[in-house]
Amino acid sequence: MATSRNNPGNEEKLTRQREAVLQVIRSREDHPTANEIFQAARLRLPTISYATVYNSLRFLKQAGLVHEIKFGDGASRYDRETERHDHAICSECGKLVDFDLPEAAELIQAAARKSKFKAASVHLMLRGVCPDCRKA
Amino acid sequence: MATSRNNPGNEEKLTRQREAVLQVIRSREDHPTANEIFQAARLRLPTISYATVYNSLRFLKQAGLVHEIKFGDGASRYDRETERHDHAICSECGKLVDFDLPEAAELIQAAARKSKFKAASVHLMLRGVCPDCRKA
DNA sequence: CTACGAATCTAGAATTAGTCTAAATCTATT
DNA sequence: AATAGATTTAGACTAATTCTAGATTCGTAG
Repeated sequence: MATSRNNPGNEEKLTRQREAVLQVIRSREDHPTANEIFQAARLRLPTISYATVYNSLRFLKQAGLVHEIKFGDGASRYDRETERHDHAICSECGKLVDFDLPEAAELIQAAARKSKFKAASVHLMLRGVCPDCRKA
Repeated sequence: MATSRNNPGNEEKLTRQREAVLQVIRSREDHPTANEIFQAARLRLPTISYATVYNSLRFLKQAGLVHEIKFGDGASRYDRETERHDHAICSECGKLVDFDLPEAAELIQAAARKSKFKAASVHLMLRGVCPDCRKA
């Protein structure tokens, strides 16, 4: 049988640690780094280790419960929004915000044709200056 | 005078080392990492150091002579193509290819409106399977 | 020509993000 | 209660990149 003995029905286990990591991400409006998640998770589960945060993030990603965003300033960010969407990053303060541009999703066919890839997803990244930094 | 004494006319200096790094990038079809660039640059300039490669890359980027691409597999890639364009990355083999989708560029207004950012640039990333991996 | 200062380069140490490892713990099933 | 597989922990390890301090280069003033 494909299912392991300790995992009937193939349900992946949402352990206490994974749950804590998920709650941290869901409780935030922003896009925390693994380190920020670790700090916050320790408030809920004081013995949780750094490695477990990474393992949990990998698990949650695979389960489709969180989204990982990598752009270029070092650490990955994690996002509670798992539906397809796009991102804008501020070149002044580094703030990363979500937005959805359905038109971007529609370009998937054109992008596949141009690149000759079998397309799985498309993601649009806007760089610019956020509203707060425009004022300042 | 705004110009420094050793930099008349504000021309930034393309030193031997920077030139070597630029030549390496221009000589390649692919998107080398800093480490690959370092290895290749040493063939031209045996004493060049790792730090200088990074400094040169920063310089060349600022001068608009090369483009840096960060996606999520660790090291940054460098691209000789400096005109706006998009990228596709293969989820099987990690290959990164350039393509241009003018329609993506046209979304910059819509993206700015949605995100409320003052837009500077947009970049589309397609994830999927490259032609080579589709065959295999 | 010589000396000075600014910019750059070099080598290696330091930092950072993330992964790996091995032993301890947990949990579902017998 | 015993077992086995999955998970967690703490800390060692790795890879990418940045920092630092001293050496070098180069253009210009004297």
